[in-house]
Amino acid sequence: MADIFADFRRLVVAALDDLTASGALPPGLDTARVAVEPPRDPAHGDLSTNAAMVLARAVNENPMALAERIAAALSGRELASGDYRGAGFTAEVARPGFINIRLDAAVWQAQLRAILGAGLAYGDSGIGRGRRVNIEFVSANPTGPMHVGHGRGAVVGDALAALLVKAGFAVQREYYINDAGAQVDALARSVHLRYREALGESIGEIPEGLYPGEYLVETGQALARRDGGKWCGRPESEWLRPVGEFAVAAMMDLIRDDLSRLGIGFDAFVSERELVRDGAVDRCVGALEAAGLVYTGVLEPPKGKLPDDWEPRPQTLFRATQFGDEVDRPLKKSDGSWTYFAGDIAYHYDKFRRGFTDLIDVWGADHAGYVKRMQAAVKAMTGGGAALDVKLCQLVNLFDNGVPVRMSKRAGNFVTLREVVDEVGANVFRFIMLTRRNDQALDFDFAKVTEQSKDNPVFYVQYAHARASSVMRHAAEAALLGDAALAEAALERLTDSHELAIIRLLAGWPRLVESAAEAHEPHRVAFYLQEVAAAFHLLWTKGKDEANLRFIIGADRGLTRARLALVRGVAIVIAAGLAVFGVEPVEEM
RNA sequence: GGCCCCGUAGCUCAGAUGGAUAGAGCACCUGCCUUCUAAGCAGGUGGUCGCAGGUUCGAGUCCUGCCGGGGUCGCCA
Repeated sequence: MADIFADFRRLVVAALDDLTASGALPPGLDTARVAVEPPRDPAHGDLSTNAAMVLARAVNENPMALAERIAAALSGRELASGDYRGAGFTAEVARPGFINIRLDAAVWQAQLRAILGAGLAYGDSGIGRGRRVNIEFVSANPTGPMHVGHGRGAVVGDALAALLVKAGFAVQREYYINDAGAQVDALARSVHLRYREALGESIGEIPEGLYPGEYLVETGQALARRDGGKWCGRPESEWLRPVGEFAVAAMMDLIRDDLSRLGIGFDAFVSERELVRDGAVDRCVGALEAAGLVYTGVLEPPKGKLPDDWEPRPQTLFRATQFGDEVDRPLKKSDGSWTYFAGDIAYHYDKFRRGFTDLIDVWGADHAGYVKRMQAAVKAMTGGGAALDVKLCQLVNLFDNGVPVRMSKRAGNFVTLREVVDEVGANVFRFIMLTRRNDQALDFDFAKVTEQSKDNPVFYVQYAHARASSVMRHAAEAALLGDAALAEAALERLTDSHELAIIRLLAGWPRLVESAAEAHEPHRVAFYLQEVAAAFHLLWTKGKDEANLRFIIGADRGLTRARLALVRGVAIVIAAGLAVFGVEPVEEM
């Protein structure tokens, strides 16, 4: 697939190889750091390479002089990008050693042809080489409906997964169900209360430590429908487990439903309880023990303010400090059961056993302190064979027209994800969640995200797509103009600087996909789409002032077709970007 | 106190793994609707990139130390 930056970089490397072959450069130069990028200032040209500056030291030559030699070696070479073949570029050296390239319009026109030819697949990349990536996200505790913070993690994880797929990775989306801890017992007791309530008992206040939320009323009723009075007046030991399992299943249904409203699905749900039951945790800790990484010891008290009930006691510990963590971490609770951490080690090892060496976890920022120990555990269990990247999602602050929406989880009146999505729509929610870096707190204002103004990035981008669609509707011959036909248009007639500027921007999409995928940063797509939208709105308004810049020129069918090709190019790239976000482009607004 | 994240225009934020004169939107001025959606566009005002050192051809970006904000800190998940 055409990527002008990658294509030109090949040309630079070929020129360097030639210089080496002819003895003009020493053998064995490392060209890994040679980059071809758009210069920040367009006045410097279309492309720019740092080759001379990066190699100057190894060659022991002044960067400017080296740049001159490389530039000379470049000139006259044939560039191949899309269906373009030729020497349509000029190279020029600038201090302190940049080589700036200007491309003929024909090169850009070929990029547009490539976009039309590829359609939504434009930007698909092979850099992933089919490597298997496992991305675990959401993993919300199965104790209630999802809240907005979970929604952010869900969208970030899903978009990152889609981005990695686009970049050529084989991605598995996973959800880890934390169904083994004490919280499940609390859930079971809560549901049992609601169950008795459903059978006509008066239950009064929900005791401290149980889940008070109204959503469990229905779960209690469902249990009553299924099992009748079976669990009434029986000791807790008899019903705790079965009711817990019923409740977890019900909560997972709730969560899956919340997720489906966002258009998010998973390839696998992995249960902590089943890992424990299968003995995976025992095997895992056993392996650590065999490696001498488990011992019984007493931890130093934490620095600063001590918890009230702190007292030294011996624990089963994992030597996390050997792998970069600050302290060794406990694997067992005092009742002999595994800690959450022990289960999580087994789970991550299980991912590795299933063939994943690239692991990504998306967590809430409150788990920041957990990152190092998990990475340490992955390192220990896989002998460095797998890498774990953790994306921490900061808080979402809800506002309504500038007024903070107060939430209290304890009082059970927190705003659920479902309420928000029902109010603003999945498309808006998803896009807005990706307009900030994941580690930056995000303000979400109900009024602003649905506002129709430039202030609102979703609207701004969608409006550009709608305008492009509108042009196509207005084109008398639009019905005859599929993308394949438009690719055959006389694109050499696209010569206006604004038109070429848009193609330049569109041609940067493959490069953006690759860099965002490698950095695991889907939000970059949102900012890129805003740039594309801005360039298109600009040209649109130009056409208001100067009739000869309008897309549809009644008297000139050839020019009209060329411009429609450009408009389609814009629509394709916006749609391809939105597809990564799981957002549907709108045709009309 | 330890660790993690953040600190960029009055406000909200980008900044492509170290590139050239640091960019958008909002706000504030000034223009642009008989014409493909003015729900938009153009121009202007606005910066010691928290502070101080260091690394090198070159630092908002990497390293060290401070300052400020947030999060977190042994059997919660």
